[in-house]
Amino acid sequence: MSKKEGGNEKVNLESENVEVKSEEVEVEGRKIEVNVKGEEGGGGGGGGVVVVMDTPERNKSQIATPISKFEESPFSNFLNNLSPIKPVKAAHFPQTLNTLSFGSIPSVFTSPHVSSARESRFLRRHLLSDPSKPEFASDNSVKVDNDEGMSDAVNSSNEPKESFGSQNSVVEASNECSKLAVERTLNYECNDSPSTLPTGSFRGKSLSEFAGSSVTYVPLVQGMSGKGLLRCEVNTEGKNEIDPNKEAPGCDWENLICDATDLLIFDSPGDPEAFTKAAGPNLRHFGLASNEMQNMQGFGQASTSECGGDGSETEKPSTQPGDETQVNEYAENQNMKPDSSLTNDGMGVGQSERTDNEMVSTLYRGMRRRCLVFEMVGSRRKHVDEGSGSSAVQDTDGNLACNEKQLVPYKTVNESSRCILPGIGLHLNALAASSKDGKVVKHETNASGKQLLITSGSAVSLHPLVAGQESMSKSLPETSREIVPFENSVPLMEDASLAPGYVNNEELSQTSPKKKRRRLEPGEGEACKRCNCKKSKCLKLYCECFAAGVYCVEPCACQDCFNKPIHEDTVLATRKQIESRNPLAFAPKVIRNADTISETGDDSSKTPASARHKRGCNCKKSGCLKKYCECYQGGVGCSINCRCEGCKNAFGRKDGTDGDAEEEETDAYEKSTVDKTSHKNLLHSDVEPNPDSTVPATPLAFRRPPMQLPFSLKNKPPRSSFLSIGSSSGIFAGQGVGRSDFFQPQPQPKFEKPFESIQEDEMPEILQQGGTSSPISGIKTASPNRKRVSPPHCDFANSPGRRSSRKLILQSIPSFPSLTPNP
DNA sequence: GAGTTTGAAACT
DNA sequence: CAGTTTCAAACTC
Repeated sequence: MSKKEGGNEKVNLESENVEVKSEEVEVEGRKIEVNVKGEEGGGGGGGGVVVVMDTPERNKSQIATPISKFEESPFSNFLNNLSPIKPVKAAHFPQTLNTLSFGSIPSVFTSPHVSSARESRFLRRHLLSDPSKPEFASDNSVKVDNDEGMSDAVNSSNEPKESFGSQNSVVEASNECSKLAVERTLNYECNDSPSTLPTGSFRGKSLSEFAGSSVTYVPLVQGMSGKGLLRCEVNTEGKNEIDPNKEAPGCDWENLICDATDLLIFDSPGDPEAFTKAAGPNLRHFGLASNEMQNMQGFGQASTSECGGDGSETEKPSTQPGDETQVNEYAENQNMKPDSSLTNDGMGVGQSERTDNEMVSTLYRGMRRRCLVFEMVGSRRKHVDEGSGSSAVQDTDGNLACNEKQLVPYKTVNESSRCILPGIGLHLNALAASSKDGKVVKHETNASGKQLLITSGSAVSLHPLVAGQESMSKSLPETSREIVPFENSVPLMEDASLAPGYVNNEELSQTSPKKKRRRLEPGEGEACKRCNCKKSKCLKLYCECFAAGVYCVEPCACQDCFNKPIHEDTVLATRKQIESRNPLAFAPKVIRNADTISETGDDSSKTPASARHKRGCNCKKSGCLKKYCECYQGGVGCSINCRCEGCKNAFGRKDGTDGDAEEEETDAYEKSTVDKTSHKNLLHSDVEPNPDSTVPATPLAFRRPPMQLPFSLKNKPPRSSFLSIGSSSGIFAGQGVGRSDFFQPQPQPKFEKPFESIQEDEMPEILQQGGTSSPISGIKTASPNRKRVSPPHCDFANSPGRRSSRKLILQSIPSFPSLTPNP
C-alpha cells in the first residue's frame, strides 16, 4: 500500500494505447509521457511512476515482474527521468489514496452532490485500493494511464471506453471527467453490444477495469501475450481512474466524482489482482478495506467483484472455491479475464460480455435514476462516509459497472450495488432494480454476496449524481428499478430530510444504503418495484416508479410509459406540475423522527410511532393491517393525521396505542418462540436488521424495527423476515426512507438472493423468526455466515448505523481474505 | 393468472 | 374541502 501511496504509477502502453495516452499525459502534464512499444515497465514502487509498456505478449511476461522491481529497474528509472512529472504522480498516489480515503472528502463537502460523489469515490478508492494495496501503486500507474487513456478512451473506440470508461473518467479528465463518464456510459452501451470489440478485447478491458493496476498485474503474472494487450488497455483505464482520484483535489469534485466512480470500479478490480499478487496477505486488509469501502460506496461491489476477477486471474485456477461470493465472481471475472489471461477466452468472453453489457446497461440505468435523485444526493454525505460512502460508491459503481460491463462478476456486484445506489433517492430506487441486474445479481450474489451488500450501499449515493446522465437511463432504469422495489410504494422519509423524498432517499441510501439497497437490489431486481400502469402513462403518482422518482425499467409492465429517459422533459414537467400542486408529492411518505430514532438506538424499544406517515392513511376496510394502508406499508404506526377507521395498525394505532399491535404481534411472536431472550434478540434483530441495512444512518430503521417484527411475524412471516431485513437494507437505502424496511417485506421475496449477500446480518434474525421462508433459505445458502453475523444485531440495536457498517465490514472482510489466501 | 378489493391520487 | 372517479397495487382465489 505504502508503495502505491508513494505514487508509483504504472503505465501500460500499448502501441495504440500509448499514443493516446501520451497525448493525454501531455494534457494533464503530470501523467507520464511514455510511448514505448514492446517494452513494459512494471512496477512501481512506492513513489516512482511505473510505466508498463505492453508490447503484446512478451511484455506481459515482463510486466509480471513485481512492481518493486519495476521501480528499481533501469527502465523504470529511465521512464522516471523521461517524465519529470512522474514525481507528482507519485505524490498523487499517496494523495489519491489519502484523498480517496479521506482527503477528498472536504472537497466533497463543498458541493453536496459532488461531495457525495467524492466520498463515494474515496470510499471506492479505499476499497479498491485497500483490497490490493499493491494495486495502489498499480492504481497510480493506472491513473496515469487513465489520464492519458481517459481522453483516448473517450475518443477511442468502444473498447477503450469500456475498460477505460470508468477509470478514464475518474482520472484526470477532471473537467472532462464528467463528460467522459457520460460518454463512457453511452459508450458502454454501445460496447454492450459485444460487436465493437472482440470478446477477448472486451474481457481484457473488463479486466483492466477491474483493477486497473491489477490488470497490469495480470499480464505480468500470467504473462499473457494477447490478453496482455487488452489488459494493458484496462490498466490504462484503471490508471485513469486512479489519477482522477489523486487529481480530484485539483479537479472539480464533480469531475472527480465521475472519475472516482469509474476509478473505484476499476480500482476495485485491479486491487484484487494487484493485491493478490503483490500483497498477497495484505490483500485481506485491502480487501477488508475495500469491503468497507464497498459497503460505504456500494461501488465496492464492482471493485470487489473485479478484485475477485483479478484474483481469479492470478488465481485463475479457481484457487479459492472457498470464497463463495468472491470466488464465483472471480470465476465470472475469470471468464472475462481469462481470455486475457489464458483460460477460457471463449467462455469468459461470451458470458462476460453479455453480462457486462447487461451490467453496463443496468449501471446506466442506475445512473439515470440517480440523475433524478441528484437532488437528494447531497443530503447525507456525512452519513454516507461509513455507510453512505458505500452508497456513493455504488453510484459510481453504477458508472463503473457500466465501464466494467466486461466484468461480469462485477456486474452482479455492481448491480446489486446499483440497486442499492438507486436506493439513494427515489431515483435510486429505480436504479436499484433492473431486471438485468437482478439476474446478474442472482448469479453473482452467491459468490459475492458480501460484496454485493457492501457495494450496494456504496454505490447508491454518488452515482446518481455523477452518472446521472439520463442517456443511460434506459439501461439503468431497469437496474434501478430492481432496487426500487425495496422502496416499495411508500418511501419513508426521515425528518431530517427536508422535502423531497429524493433527498431523503438518497441520504438514507447513502447513510445506510448499503444494506437496504443491496437487499433491495437483490430482491429488487425481481421484487423491485415494477409498475404495471396502463392508463397513467407512468406520469402520475399512481405509478410507483414515477412516484419514487425513478424511471421505469424493463421489468415494468407499464403501457405507454412516458417515465423514461427519453421522455425526460415530459417527466420533469409532470413532476413539476405535481409538485406545484403538492410540494411534498414526491417526498417520502413516511417520516421517521430522526431525532428520536435516528441514533438513540431505541429502535426496538421505541414505539413505531416515532415514524409516521406524513399524510396519514384513510383506510376503512383494511384496518391498517394490510399494505393497502400506506402507514402499514411504510412500517409506521398510524398517527393523528390518519383518518382511518378501525385502525389496527400493528405499528401503532392512531389513537396512540402504537405499541398495541406490535405488542400483540410481538407477544404472539414471543409465544411462538419459546425463549423470551431469544425473542428479544429476534426483535432486535428484526428491528436492527432493517435499521442497519436500511437505516443505519437514518433513524427510521430504528423505528421500523418494531414495525418489521410485526410484518415478519404476523403478516408475512417468511416475507416479513426477508422483507424487513432485506428490504430494509436494500429498500431503505434505495428509497431513502425507512419505508423500505417495511416495504421490503413484499419486495423481499424477490430480493432473496440479493439479500442473502447483503442481509447476512439481518438475515439471521429473520431466519430465526420466519426463517423458514424461502428467501431465508436462499440467504443461508448464499452465506451461512451471515446468519451468524446477525447476532450482532443486538449490539447493533444500540447503534444501528454502526451495525450496518460493521456488518458490512465483517462480511466484506471474509470475502477478501479468502481471495488473498488462495493466491 | 384472473379477478376482486382497497385506498391513494386525481378530478370535479 | 368534500365528493366522485380513476388508477394501480395489494390481495384472493
